[in-house]
Formats: sequence, C-alpha cells, structure tokens
Amino acid sequence: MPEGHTIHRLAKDHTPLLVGRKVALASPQGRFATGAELLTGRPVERIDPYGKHLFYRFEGDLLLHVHLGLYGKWAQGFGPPPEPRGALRLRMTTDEAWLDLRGPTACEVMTPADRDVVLARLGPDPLRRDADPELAWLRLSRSKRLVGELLMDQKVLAGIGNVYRAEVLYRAGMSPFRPGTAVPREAFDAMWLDLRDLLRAGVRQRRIITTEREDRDRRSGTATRGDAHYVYRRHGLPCRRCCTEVRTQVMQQRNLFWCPTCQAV
DNA sequence: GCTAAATGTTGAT
DNA sequence: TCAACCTTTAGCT
Repeated sequence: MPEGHTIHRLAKDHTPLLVGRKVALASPQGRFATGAELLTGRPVERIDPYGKHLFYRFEGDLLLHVHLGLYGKWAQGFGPPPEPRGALRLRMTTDEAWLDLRGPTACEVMTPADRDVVLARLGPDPLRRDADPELAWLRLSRSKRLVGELLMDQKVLAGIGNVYRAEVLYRAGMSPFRPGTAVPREAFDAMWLDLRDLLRAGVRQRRIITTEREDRDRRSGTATRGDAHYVYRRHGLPCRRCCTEVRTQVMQQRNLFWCPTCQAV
C-alpha cells in the first residue's frame, strides 16, 4: 500500500495520537532496541511526511525516520495494546493509544542534519504545499531516460510509485517509452496536477482510485466493482477505452503496464 | 491450505 | 543483477 498517499495518511492519523504526548517505545523484535530506549519518555513535537518517508520529531532534536518499503505496515488502537506477535519492530504507547510497526525498510533515530541528507535525495512531493514543480520539470526534461523510469525516480518526484506511474501515464495518453527530453512542458504540467489530485484523493480514500467509474461507485455507496485502475495489473485484459490488450514489461525494476494504442507515443 | 506476487529501497556480488 | 527485508492478498487447489 505504501505510495506517497499512504505516508501522508499515516502522518494525519498518527498526529492526534502522538503529538504533544510522552511516548514509550519498545522493540519486541529487538532490531530497534537501542533507538527505542533513546526516544522513550520524550514528547513528540510533530510528524512530517515527505514522499515515502515519515519523520517523527521528538523533543531534544531527535527524529524517528521510518520508510515502509514494500512490506512495512503500521497498526494502531486505543487502550491496552495486544500481546506482541511475530516480528514487531517497534511499538509506541501513550496513555491512551498504541502503534505497531512491522517490516519497514528503515526505522532509525536521526538528527536534523541526517534528515537533510535524506531530503536532498528527494525531488518535490506533489502532496506538500512547499513543493516546487519546477525542480521536477528541470530534472525530467533534461534527461534522456524514459519518462516511465523518471516518474519512479524519487529524485524527480517524491512519493510516486508503480501504481501512480502506470495510471498517470495512461491518463495523460503518453507512452512510457518517451524520453524525458521529448515531454512537452504542457504535458508535464498536466501530469503534475493530475498526480497531485490523484494523490490527494488517495489520502482521503485510503486507496488508489484512478478510474471515473470506480470513483462514482464509491461516492454513491454502490459496491465497488474492482476496477479502480485503468492499466495497473491488468496485463492481458482489454483496455477499458479501446479494448487493446494491456501490455506489461519490467521498467525501473518494476512491472510497468500500459495500453499500446492509447499510449502510442 | 498453498504459492506467487506485491504499492520499495538498500547493500552485497 | 540479485538477495534481503516481512506481511498481506489474490488466485489457485
């Protein structure tokens, strides 16, 4: 589940549970034992999502940096926490609530300087108010790499993953094989705005919905029909608009999906 | 019930 | 280029 929308959703969900409260941290699995000890007893000052990264700022200029990777997950609840099961990397508890973290790629204590190193590797995040699309445009439009690769590059755009890559290219009617240098400014601007809107909707809905039909069903309370995407994971099925078979191939280490007719160039 | 694949990134080879 | 991280889910049987 973790593309940028999930990370911003988590920041919103965790803020009322943690900010301004003293937190006890534990690592039943043991892999974050030292960090947990270091942060225990400190109040959380703020939670900052940036792309696919989460930063929990604790009192005393210490940050908890979390990156969920592919498998990472947070669970939460009120009252006494359940007995820890499985590989539980981190449990945070306050007087009222608990939060469990499993399977993250990163769970570490950082200084603000360490965080700045991480942020320096990231391009603008369309979900952030302070995002500067110009930077993404410069990095994309000067690169001969394929637009399907560039959209997944966190240094170009932070928070975009494999689902949004496939869906935004389809919605733009653009071939993933076009080089960055061959993307017109207007097309980039349209994709930036579309990504921003799709990501915002993803934060609200807690899932990625890119098709109008699924969105309409969800709003009207009709049972959803499992067609939340145009091309993502629809390999071999007919395109929803032109009935051409959706194709797939690995690009940037992930399965890319596209319609060769609707996204011919 | 079993297996494969998955919305991601890093570090070793 | 590949393995590791570690869990959930879809699609089989």
